[in-house]
Amino acid sequence: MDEIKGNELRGHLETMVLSVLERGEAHGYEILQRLEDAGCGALKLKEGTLYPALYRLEGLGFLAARWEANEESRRGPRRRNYRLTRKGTAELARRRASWRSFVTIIGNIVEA
Amino acid sequence: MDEIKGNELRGHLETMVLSVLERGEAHGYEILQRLEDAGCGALKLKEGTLYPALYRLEGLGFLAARWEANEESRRGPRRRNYRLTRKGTAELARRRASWRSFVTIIGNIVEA
DNA sequence: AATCACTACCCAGTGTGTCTAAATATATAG
DNA sequence: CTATATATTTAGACACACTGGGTAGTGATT
Repeated sequence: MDEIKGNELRGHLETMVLSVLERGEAHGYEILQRLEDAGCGALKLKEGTLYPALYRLEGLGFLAARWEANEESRRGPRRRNYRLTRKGTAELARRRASWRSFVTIIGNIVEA
Repeated sequence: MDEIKGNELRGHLETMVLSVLERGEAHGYEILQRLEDAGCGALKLKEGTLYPALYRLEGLGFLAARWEANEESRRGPRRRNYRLTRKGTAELARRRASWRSFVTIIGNIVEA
């Protein structure tokens, strides 16, 4: 199973991010790990790819973010937690539909 | 069924081209039409997108091209015919496998 | 003959989004 | 004190699809 390169990912990463946030809010680094875990070793995203995507999604109003409050149980670098907004949930539904249509159409061509 | 935008297509167009050429050689404009026909109205490629892809694939040795000889039955603008090379056929197999892995992995994430 | 529509190819410039690669910061283990 | 893991940030490079134009031959319409 070879690696999924950047070009193939284009236009789908945001949908993936929205999807993993559907199962609960998470901070950036955690999203990265959720994606990698789900990627069967084929997905090797770097921070420099994910964070700009998060900023875009936040800017579009699909995600809301807040700095995690200090907890005594955990001292470490501050984290920024992201969650789906209502708008983001609706967008996810649209992008899922778009993903399916993409797979169907391109698949029809590629799977001759 | 909304349109498939450019970013989603990235990294897949070449696979699509190799695929349509599997059913027989064709010139650029015809490839464009085959893709559009198979696209259920969602694929609107322009020449400026396809031709550079053809040049890339030719440069990589996956396609061979020749100017179509003048035929008495058809007089019109010259056509450049493309066909899969042996190398191109092997590459198509690889890219198909890659496409399937892509759909599986991204699909797993997106289809929650 | 002039214009239009269709076929067919070519190309320069633009833009988006992922990649590379590095910097910053805190906590724990050796 | 250094290394490792966590966690965020950003600058710069680059690939590739897009926009929107251009050339040219042919047949049909005006």
